[in-house]
Amino acid sequence: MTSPDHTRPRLRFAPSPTGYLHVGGGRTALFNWLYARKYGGQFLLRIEDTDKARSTEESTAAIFEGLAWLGLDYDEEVVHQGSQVERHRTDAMKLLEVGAAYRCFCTAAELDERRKAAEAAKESFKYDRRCDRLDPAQVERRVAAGEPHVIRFRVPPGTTEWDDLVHDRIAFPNKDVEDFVVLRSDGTPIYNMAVVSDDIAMRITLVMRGDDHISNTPKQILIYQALGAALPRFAHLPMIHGTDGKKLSKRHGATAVADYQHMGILPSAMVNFLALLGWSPGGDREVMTMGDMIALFSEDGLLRKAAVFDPKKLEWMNGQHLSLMNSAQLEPMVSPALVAAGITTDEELHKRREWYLSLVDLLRVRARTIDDIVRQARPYFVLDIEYDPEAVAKHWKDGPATAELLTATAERLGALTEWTTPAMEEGLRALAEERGTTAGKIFQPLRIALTGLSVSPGIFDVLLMLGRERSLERIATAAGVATR
RNA sequence: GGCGGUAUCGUCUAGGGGACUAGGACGGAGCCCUCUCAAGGCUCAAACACGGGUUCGAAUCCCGUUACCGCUACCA
Repeated sequence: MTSPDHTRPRLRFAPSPTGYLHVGGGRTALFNWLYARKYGGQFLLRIEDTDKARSTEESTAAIFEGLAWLGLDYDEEVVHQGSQVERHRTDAMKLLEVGAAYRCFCTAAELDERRKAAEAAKESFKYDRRCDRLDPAQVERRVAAGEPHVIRFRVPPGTTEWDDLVHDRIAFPNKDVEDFVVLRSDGTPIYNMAVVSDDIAMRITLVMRGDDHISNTPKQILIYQALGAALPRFAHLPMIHGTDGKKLSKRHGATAVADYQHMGILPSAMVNFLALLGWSPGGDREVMTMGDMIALFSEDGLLRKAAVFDPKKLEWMNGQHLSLMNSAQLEPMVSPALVAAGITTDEELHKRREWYLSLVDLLRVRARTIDDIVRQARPYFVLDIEYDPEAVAKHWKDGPATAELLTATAERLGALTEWTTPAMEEGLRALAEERGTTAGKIFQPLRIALTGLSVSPGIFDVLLMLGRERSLERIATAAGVATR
């Protein structure tokens, strides 16, 4: 047996295309990717589509899209497990040849019955190996007669153990591992057979996957050994749970990577957040770029405990990444969202690019998601704004007084020779003083007049972004609305 | 039931025998800044599951208990 070369690790992500790319899957893919990138190895992708009934083209596409969005590129061609069944079968037959497996004629129905009986008697069921005691000549006759049968692995006595990268040593007494099926009666391979056959063929040196696969590992190691193949190393990552401590599932809401994409989460934030679920760089490091993570990634930081997925922290993380990026970097993600929301068009954004980019810079500071930016951007694009009832109730209490104030504000602004922050600030603060009030008492009603909202960037930035003409127009309109 | 895994604030975690009065972050409460909201700064509340060992000394090592999770198919 040769020892695999661990200096140039080869890892793979092997999802089954039966839905979308789950955040747990994304996390597992990310760790495999990080490890490969960190150590100069390869990250491969294998689609486990042997279950024809459940696998779909759409799911496969969704996995590709999800990985692409996260920025996880893979090396070499994608392997589709479904097209490897010939080799799976050959390897299963090899197991038979070397005496590591035997033919079993027990039918699924019989097995089911015995299982139920055992359960009723409160006994644990394990295949009793009765077919392994069959007379060889008889087996040959039944095979020749075309009697359907499966191939079962004959688990030898002893203990199967390995040094897991995250759990250290894990050991299973072989007596607790039943003689598992490797090839179905229709000649198709069972999961564990297909996985090992493929991992050997793909020369995988590190199998990194969720710890729900721990109990599959002894079976797989047994197959490697019977096949005389070099063992890869194994790393079993902790599960991701929902806020209620249960395994993350649909009832927890958004569980697909794509869901977060559509919520306006940045890929860099998603990846950063996912990386912290099951791994820690040590110390206080939290906000990291992909480059940081590659540099910092280490198997020593792999954690054992299941982590709860906290959407609140994801949002915060997204805000951090939002402020890390400049408007030019954000633009490719914000623009489609603005257009999709029907607020503007690509042409307009292109025409007023300078203006648009500074608007994004203003907005991103107080946004946690791309969607937040879109929501806040509306008043700067559309012609007619809507007035937030709550804002109106609070700051436009007295209609006539508000109208009078707005008109006075507009007059003062309109009289300005230049439309700049210092000029506007001087004028408005002077107005406040003359009227014996505070600047805030003028700014808030004005803010609503300009944006319809009680929340916005600084009032002078808003005035600047809107421009003189549009600003004065809005104030005039608002004065009319306020009296009603 | 059997087998396997896990156990530090509500959550993500730092911690790898003395540096622990257990640190950081999210979330929560409050204050500052301030034209609003964010951002930022500061403060507060909040945890070593339990019981035995080992040791001069244990959040850290060992054993047990408990709880939780996973697997237990001719699914993957």
